[in-house]
Amino acid sequence: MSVSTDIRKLKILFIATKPIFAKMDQLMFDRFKNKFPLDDDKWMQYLSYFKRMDVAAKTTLLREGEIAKKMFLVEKGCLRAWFNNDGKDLTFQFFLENSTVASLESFRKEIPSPITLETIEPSVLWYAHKKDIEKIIAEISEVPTLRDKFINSIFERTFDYMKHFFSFIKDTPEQRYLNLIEEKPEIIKRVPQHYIASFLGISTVHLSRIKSKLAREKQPSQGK
Amino acid sequence: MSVSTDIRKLKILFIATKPIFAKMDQLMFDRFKNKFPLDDDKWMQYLSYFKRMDVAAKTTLLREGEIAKKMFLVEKGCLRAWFNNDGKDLTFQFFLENSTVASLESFRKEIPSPITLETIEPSVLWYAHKKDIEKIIAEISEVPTLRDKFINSIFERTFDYMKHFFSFIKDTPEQRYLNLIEEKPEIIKRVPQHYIASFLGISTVHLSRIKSKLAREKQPSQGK
DNA sequence: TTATTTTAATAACAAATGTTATTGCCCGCG
DNA sequence: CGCGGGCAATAACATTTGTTATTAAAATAA
Repeated sequence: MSVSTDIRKLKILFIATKPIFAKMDQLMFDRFKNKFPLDDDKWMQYLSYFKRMDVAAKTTLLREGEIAKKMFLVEKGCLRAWFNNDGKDLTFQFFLENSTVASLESFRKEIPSPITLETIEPSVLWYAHKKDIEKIIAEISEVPTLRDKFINSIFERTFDYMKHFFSFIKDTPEQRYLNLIEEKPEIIKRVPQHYIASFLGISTVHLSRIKSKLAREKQPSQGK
Repeated sequence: MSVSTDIRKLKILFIATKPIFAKMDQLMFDRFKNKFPLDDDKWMQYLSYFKRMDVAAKTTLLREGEIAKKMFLVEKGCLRAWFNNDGKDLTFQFFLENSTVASLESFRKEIPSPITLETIEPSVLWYAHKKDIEKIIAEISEVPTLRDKFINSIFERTFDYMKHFFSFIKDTPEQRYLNLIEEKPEIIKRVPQHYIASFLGISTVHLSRIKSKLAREKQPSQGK
C-alpha cells in the first residue's frame, strides 16, 4: 500500500504524451481568453506558446520534488493534485474541463513541488512554459482592467481555499460530502471514490458508510 | 451558550474606540511600507489616510452581515476572525502585531461579510477606508516591481490557506496543535484555548485532553 | 474585598471515525 | 474468454472525538 509507486506513475511526460501540435479550436481559444483576458490581436501573438497534448489516464504531469515549469489547461478530461503523506496518497484537488492546472507554489517560486499532478481520465491538455506565461501576465498587468481581472482571479482562488478550510471546522464529513454533491456534482460522477475520501479528509470506509446511510435515508421503504 | 451575544460585543466602533489622531511612528511606518511598498515620497502623501484607534478587548470591528469598508493594521494587540455556525462561535484566524486585517471577500466585493472581526486583547490599530486603500493599490499597480510584490503577497496568503487546509487532510488534531506551537507560539500564549480549539477544528474538551496527554508524555516521572 | 464571569480540566458516556479483513464486482489486458 | 487488479461495500473491532456535567482556578467587575 505504501510500497507501490506503480509503473504507470513512472511514465514521464515526453514518453507518455506524444505532443500533437494541433491548432487550437475556437472553443479552447475562448476558454483561454477567459483565463488570460487579452484582446484577440495579442492572443494571436501568443497562441504559438501553447501546445496540445493527449495523455492516458494515470499519467503524471508533474512529480513531487520537481520544479513546475509548465502550466496546463484542460480541454477534456480530469486531473487530480495529490501528495504523499506517510505512505498515503492524499488527493486535495480536482481539475475538470476549463481549469488551469499547475503546482502553484512551485510554479511561482521555482521551488520543488510539494505535490504531484496526475490525470484521472484520458485527457486533452494544452500547456505553455513558465517563461511564456509570464510574458502574457506581464502584458496583462500593464492594462488596468485586465490586471484587475487577473488579480480578482487570484483572490477568488484564495476565497475558494478559505471556504474549503471553513468547511473543515464547521461541517461534518457527511455535510462536506453533501456540499460536494451540490457544488461539484461532476466530481462525484467522474472521480474514483477513494480520491474523494481523502479530499474530504476521511477514510474510504467512512465515505462508503456515509453513502449507504444517505441512500437508506432517502428510500426508507423499498418493497421487494 | 448559543444565546448570549453579550453586551460587550454590541459596542459599536465609534463608541468603543475614541479615535486618537496620533502621528504614525517610525516603526509603524516601516510596517506599512512592508505591506504597501511605495517609496517614502508617495507614502507621505498617503499617511493622512490612516487613523489610529485604541480599542478594548472584545470589541467588534466588523460584524457579520456588514460590508467591510475599512482595512486595519495591528500595531499592538490581538484579534480574531470568526463566524457563527449553528449557534457556535467558530474562530478561523488570528491576527497579531503587524498583520493587515479585513474581511477580505467583503472588502473586495462589497458584499455582506460572512465573518466578524473582534479584538481579543486591548489593541492599538490603524485603519484606512477602502477608497483610500484602493488609491494606494492602484498606484502600486502601476510600478512593475511593486505590483509583483503585491501580487506575491496575495499568492502567499493563498498558500497559507492551502497549507492549513492540507493539515486537515493529513494531520491528526494533536499534530495540528503541535504545528501551531511550532509555527505560531505567540498564538498559543496569548489566545484563550477555546478559540484555538475551533481553529484546530476540535472541541475544547478534546484540546484540553491533547494538552494533558502531551504534558504527561513529556514528564513521565515527576516525583513528589 | 466580594461577587460574577470566563476559562480550563476532568470524568463519564455516546457517537463518530479509523483499521483491518473479507467479499464481490467490474474492467482492461492477455 | 478468463485472469488479475483496482475499486467499492460491509462487518467487526479499536480508537478517537464529541457532549454534557461538574468543579476549580483565574480574571474581571462592582
